[in-house]
Amino acid sequence: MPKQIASEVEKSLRQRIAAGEWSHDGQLPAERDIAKEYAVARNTARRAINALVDEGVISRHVGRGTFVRPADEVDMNDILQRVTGVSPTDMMTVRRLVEPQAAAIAVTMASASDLDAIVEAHEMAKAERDPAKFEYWDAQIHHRIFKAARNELLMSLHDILRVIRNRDPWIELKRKRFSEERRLGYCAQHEDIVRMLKDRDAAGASDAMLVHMNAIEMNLFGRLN
Amino acid sequence: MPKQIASEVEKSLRQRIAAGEWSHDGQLPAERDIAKEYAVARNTARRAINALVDEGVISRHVGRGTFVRPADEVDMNDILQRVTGVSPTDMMTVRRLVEPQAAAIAVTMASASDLDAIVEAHEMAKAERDPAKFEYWDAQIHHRIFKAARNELLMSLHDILRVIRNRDPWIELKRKRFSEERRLGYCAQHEDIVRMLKDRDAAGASDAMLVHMNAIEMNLFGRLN
DNA sequence: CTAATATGAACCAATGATGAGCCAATTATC
DNA sequence: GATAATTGGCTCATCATTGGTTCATATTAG
Repeated sequence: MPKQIASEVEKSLRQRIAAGEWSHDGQLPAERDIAKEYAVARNTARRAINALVDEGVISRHVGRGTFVRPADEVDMNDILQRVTGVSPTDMMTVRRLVEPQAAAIAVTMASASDLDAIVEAHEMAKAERDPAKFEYWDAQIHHRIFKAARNELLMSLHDILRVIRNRDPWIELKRKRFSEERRLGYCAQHEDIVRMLKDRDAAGASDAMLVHMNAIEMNLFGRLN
Repeated sequence: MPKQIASEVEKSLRQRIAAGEWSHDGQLPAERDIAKEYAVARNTARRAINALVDEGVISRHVGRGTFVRPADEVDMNDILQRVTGVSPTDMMTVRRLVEPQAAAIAVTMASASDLDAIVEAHEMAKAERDPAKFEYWDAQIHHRIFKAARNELLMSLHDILRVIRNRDPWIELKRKRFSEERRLGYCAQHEDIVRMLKDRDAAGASDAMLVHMNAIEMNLFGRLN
């Protein structure tokens, strides 16, 4: 048998990868360059490289190059990454699903100071005519209602929704659809919600929040989904 | 720099933004100027910039320019940190809030093949007596119901719940509380849910899911919250 | 000699970079 | 208010790089 050049190259490459020689950006030299470096034919270098691909040590992409395989972790980060790109309609469906119930829970869980905080945000929103600042206090109202529900996970989920809403496509959408008339509508709806919370009326708070959600959806899309 | 120029530019821009180079008025140079500065094609600069937009680091507006975005009040990393430590009771509250409604949405959105997939998972769960494998198919049933609702965000939220439930404290809790009797109870509840889905009965599916959630909560904590 | 391996060359297909052009939204100017 | 300049949004054709594949030929161990 002829000399096993390919497996020699393979062994060498494996060592160099393990040593972290290309861990900077994870990219190995091009097939042709590796062949040149080891002074072997491209096909020989190729077989060595292919062996490593089969082992799962590296991965290759036509036109891009060969890369050290990053340890793949399918976890929360991936989910959050995906979450940031969801469509406004999907988002509103979820808000309509979650917020009324959060309000209902808040009715039973809120302390007096929780309610005060909500009322305060509502008063600030009512007094504010600058769209951006109104927007802030509007968000605060909702945030404080979730906080009043005293459920860490629920609050975190709401925070996720907020982060999404603070991203570009949303800001544009909201900016274009904003008007004084709508601001007043929102304030009136907030008023209803706050009253139901203070009355400790769970069903009423839930209903009032749903009305509010529907109003937002109408303003954003001109229809309900 | 023959390859991956865009990501090099992206990295550089990210650093300069973090260093506060444009924090004065928050406005970055025009796309065309950035391209000129890095001596790359406009499309290349554009790709780098787009990557940063996708990350939410900057925002762009036609005719106005590109701007660094103020750091989110709450950023995803904080949320992630908080979310992973939530208590089982908070988690169950959220599940009880979300899952019945997801089932109701699934009723209206599910395609025939979505329903088939759910039925399949249910059949697998019924046939499986090994706790770990039953657990897997049980999770699949719920996952496929969320998938059938055809809402990306909703699915992602469910993914988050799953990740939390797969963390250590939960696994212990579930293992201790598992019994053949309870497995049969869960199967019967799944049966009801699946039937309602097939009957396209939104209220029924929601109710059946709520019954299931309450059963889980009873098994875990010996009481409802 | 034979079989397995190595070689070198050619061509294909996917990807990324480039440069140019045009459009649409916004802002500045008159 | 109308107009021009600026800026991001988008498409296209072209080129270079890179892995994917095949084939004829040379080399070497058994």
